[in-house]
Amino acid sequence: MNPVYARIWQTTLQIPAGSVASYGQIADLSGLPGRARLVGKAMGLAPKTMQVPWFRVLRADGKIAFPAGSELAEKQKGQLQEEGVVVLNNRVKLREFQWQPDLSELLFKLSY
DNA sequence: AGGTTGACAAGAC
DNA sequence: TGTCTTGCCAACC
Repeated sequence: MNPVYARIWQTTLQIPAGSVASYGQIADLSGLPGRARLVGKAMGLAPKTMQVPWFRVLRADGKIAFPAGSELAEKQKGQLQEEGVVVLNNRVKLREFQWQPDLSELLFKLSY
């Protein structure tokens, strides 16, 4: 598969349960600044066997990317709530739940 | 080669 | 805050 997608998936895999990240944040942490939209694409293409926590990735304002009430939005909300993330009006308070990785540790984990 | 599309982001009000 | 506009950039026509 496309190595760029593989890198995005690996970065997403580092988001701990109970935390969320934005598409742009994952792009940056993957060494792909300015490519938030590509991250969205990669989430959709992630092989299920890889267990990529796509549901922990939200828009920069904390909103779920899918239309409120849609099947995917509801599914994402459910998965987030299962791990304690509060979702109100299709949105999560980033101030409270956004992942703030230790960069050196992240670099180490992504290096193998 | 040029136009369109998107699981986006940031700024203006 | 919610809505709108503009900027972005790879992937597809």
